Amino acid sequence: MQNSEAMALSAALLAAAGELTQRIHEGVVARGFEGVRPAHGFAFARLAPGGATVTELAAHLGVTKQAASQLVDDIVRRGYAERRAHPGDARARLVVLTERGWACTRAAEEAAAEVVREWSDLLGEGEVRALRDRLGRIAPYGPLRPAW
Amino acid sequence: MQNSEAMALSAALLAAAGELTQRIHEGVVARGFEGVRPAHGFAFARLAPGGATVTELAAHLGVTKQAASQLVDDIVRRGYAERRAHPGDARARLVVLTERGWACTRAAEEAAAEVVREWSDLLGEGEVRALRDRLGRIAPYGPLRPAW
DNA sequence: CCAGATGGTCAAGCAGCTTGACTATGTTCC
DNA sequence: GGAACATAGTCAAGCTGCTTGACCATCTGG
Repeated sequence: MQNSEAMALSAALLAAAGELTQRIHEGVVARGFEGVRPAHGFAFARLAPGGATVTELAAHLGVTKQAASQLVDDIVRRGYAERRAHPGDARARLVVLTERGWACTRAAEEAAAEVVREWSDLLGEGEVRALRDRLGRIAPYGPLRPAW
Repeated sequence: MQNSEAMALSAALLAAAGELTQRIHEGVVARGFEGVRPAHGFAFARLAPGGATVTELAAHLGVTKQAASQLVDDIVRRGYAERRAHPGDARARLVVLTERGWACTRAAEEAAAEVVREWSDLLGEGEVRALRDRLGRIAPYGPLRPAW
């Protein structure tokens, strides 16, 4: 594979990732959830199972815990999450999604599914599944960070 | 395709894009080009053929022309590009890569090829080519913006 | 040749992140 | 039990990359 081939793949990958992110964001806004940024989605994903501490969230997002704390301030202020006492550690606080936070998460899933459905129409469902499997093998532990 | 499947694909896509970007950046730094950010790479790609104006660059990157102008200030200060008089428009300035800018571009291509070679080892060259084609069909005009 | 469009820059402000310092609570080891 | 250190979280200050707004120089169309 020549260098220019590699750049073509890189461009295609970045373009697809950028478009997906943008369209999920638009879909979430269209469903009435304003003031959320794409980064919030990754926080929600980490909080969803059973909540998380600020430090866990920071590690998940790859930012400092101060940045994660600010992000939590933000989503708490907007009503998507709340801070509770941590059951086993009086220093920590457990951040959990509110019902509105869950609704927003579902909206993001719907928006993502909508985009992926378009891709399935273009490529066929099997191809899209193959795409997911290959991407998963390529970067099983890729960073949850901005693409640049 | 269920919503959770769509999220799995999204996560895989973002992870792959993030990892690729990060590793190209690391490769460029390892080749001795410091102070460059991933965003610079997309500027270089637009400047490479025969230069571009600040306004063209801004459109390419999807930012304001002020932001593009600052980015040009930056790469000029670091010796990667220079501003020349525009041949047919005295208002405009043509931004062109210097030899150092070309060297940095080649370094990025090498770094990208290195990563893609790893992927070829994992999936096979044909699979990687198929990946590129499918991504290209999915988002032929995707934004050159941060993934979030 | 003049009115408006366009290329570029200067200036100010903002959002999201960083580093550094600090308090409160947990943990380890004697 | 207690001293020493580690960890969770926050406050504060600062930086960077972007934005909006204003402006001048130059091009373009009637």
